[in-house]
Amino acid sequence: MASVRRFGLESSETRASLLDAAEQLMCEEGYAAVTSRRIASQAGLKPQLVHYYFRTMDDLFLAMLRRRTEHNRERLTRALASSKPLRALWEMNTDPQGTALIMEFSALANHRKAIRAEIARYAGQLRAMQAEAFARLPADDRVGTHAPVVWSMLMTSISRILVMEQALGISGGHAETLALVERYLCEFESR
Amino acid sequence: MASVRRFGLESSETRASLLDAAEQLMCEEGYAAVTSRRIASQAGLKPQLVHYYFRTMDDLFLAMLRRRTEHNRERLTRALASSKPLRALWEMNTDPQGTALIMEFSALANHRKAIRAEIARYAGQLRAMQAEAFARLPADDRVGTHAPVVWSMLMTSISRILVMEQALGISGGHAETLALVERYLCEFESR
DNA sequence: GTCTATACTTCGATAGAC
DNA sequence: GTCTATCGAAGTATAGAC
Repeated sequence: MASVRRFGLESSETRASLLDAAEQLMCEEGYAAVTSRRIASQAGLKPQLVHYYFRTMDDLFLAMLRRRTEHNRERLTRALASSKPLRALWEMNTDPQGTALIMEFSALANHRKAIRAEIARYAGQLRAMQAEAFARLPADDRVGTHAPVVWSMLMTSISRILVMEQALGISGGHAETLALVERYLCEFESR
Repeated sequence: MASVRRFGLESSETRASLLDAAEQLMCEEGYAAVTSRRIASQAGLKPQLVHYYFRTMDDLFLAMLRRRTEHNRERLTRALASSKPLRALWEMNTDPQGTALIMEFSALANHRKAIRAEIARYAGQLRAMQAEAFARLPADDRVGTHAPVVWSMLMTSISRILVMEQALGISGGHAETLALVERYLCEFESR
């Protein structure tokens, strides 16, 4: 016999507030803190509602990831359309909350296959979009030293590690590295 | 009344095998899989032994981290003393297992303060040692473009993200970035 | 759409026998 | 040094009343 269990709609505000609570928990305490009980408590609701809106915890994590991805894609599109796309890109990449979430999802992906696939898809798209931004720069001697996708990879690597280390209380070499990035940003987008 | 609970010695082989099991679990399934029951099962022992050798799970995680740190410090010292320190450094930094562990510990540090402090201490030492390696290079035009600690930061960032993305099934831009690193390694340590 | 009630599992941790 | 036995807490998930 098929299950008669019911589920809530994607448009529900309660559903959105559960996702908000889950995101905050993940950000502040890591993915292990994202449990049905804690999400509900954070949102001021009953734990069972989590299972009403999301069949399993895997479904919940996927919904979180998809919502964030969509949000970030739009933000990236706006950044790339701005007058200083590289600067906007850098600021987006150094957002502490966004980075924390990506790191948590990456760790989560180690033992949740569905998450892994979704992250890979998302990261691939982001890298391509970022590379586009570098490809559109006027090709002077400096930009031309590396392929656009390499610049994208460099920016992602540096920003991720900087933010991640900052959260851990590590700061050695940060000021010098930030100065380097600043120099390149100015060179590439001198107005 | 004081507790009469007893604890095992650091020199025990059983203790070491528990740490081995914990490390493997953390590597393959993430920190959330590192529970007393799963560690014991992995090591073919009883869960209670975990609590006999480690008072709390925090103590266990700290012991894991300290053992790894010690091991890595020795490995780094050997690498820096070799004929091609930068190449050895790069190979050490791109070790998938080592990187996976660092990432898991970093995620774990989000909600375990003791881990956070220990990681920060360790990372600071590593960065300083690595910077030393760059500082000892003959100061030609290329090396001199950045401070030693910046080179260290760059190498760490690129290697971490490369390995991490590889584990997630992301590969865009990797070949090109690896080629770039290879070029620099050759220039800095010709033949 | 939200609640109560509940089944089942796994967790960390401790006491005490052998 | 390792075992059996056991606690209370927390986890996921489901059924059914309101």
